[in-house]
Amino acid sequence: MPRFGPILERSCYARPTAEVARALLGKVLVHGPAAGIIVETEAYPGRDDLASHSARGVTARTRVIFGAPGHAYVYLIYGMYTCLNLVAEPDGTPGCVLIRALEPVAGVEDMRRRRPAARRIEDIARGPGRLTMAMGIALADYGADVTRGRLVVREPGLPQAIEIDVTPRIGIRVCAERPLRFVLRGNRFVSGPR
DNA sequence: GGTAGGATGGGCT
DNA sequence: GCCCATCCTACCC
Repeated sequence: MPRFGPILERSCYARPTAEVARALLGKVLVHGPAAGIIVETEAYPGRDDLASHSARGVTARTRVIFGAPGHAYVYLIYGMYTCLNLVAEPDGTPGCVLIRALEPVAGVEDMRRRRPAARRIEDIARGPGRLTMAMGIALADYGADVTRGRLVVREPGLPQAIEIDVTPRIGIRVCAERPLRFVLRGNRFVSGPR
């Protein structure tokens, strides 16, 4: 069973959203027995970005994005799927990072059971909806503190050299050109252009 | 290899 | 009433 490093502290999240999105690459998302290396993220800085859910202010849904960093913003998309974001920026400033793809590293058999449509291991958590299915993350995880408890982000077991490529974000219409998507260079578990 | 179309429901104008 | 930070299947090279 692989071992991982310490949990990322809250201060790691209390920084500009794009910096957090970069910093999360190569870290390990853990939910109970399931774990995967984060290989693709997108920044949704709440201010001056109309693509961000927080752009139009605090609502019941976006409340957590304006709160303390290091919490989970989970939302329903297309009536069927959920996406996982991690809240960035200091308390009171909106901003979150969409986790778009994982390289599975633990609990892979459970993931396969939750992802019957995935024929190859690369497809298990390649995409924001697919990774929440694989990890068993649901709307009930809205607001969860990812610096403690069942859903956390950890340092990798061994430090590794990281090369990052930057592209526009996937699947959005407004602000479509902004370079706010970050991927581990050449990684085969990434969901889109590399 | 590629893509068109449908599923499906909350959020907001 | 329209819009999605998506995914899967069927079908076509």
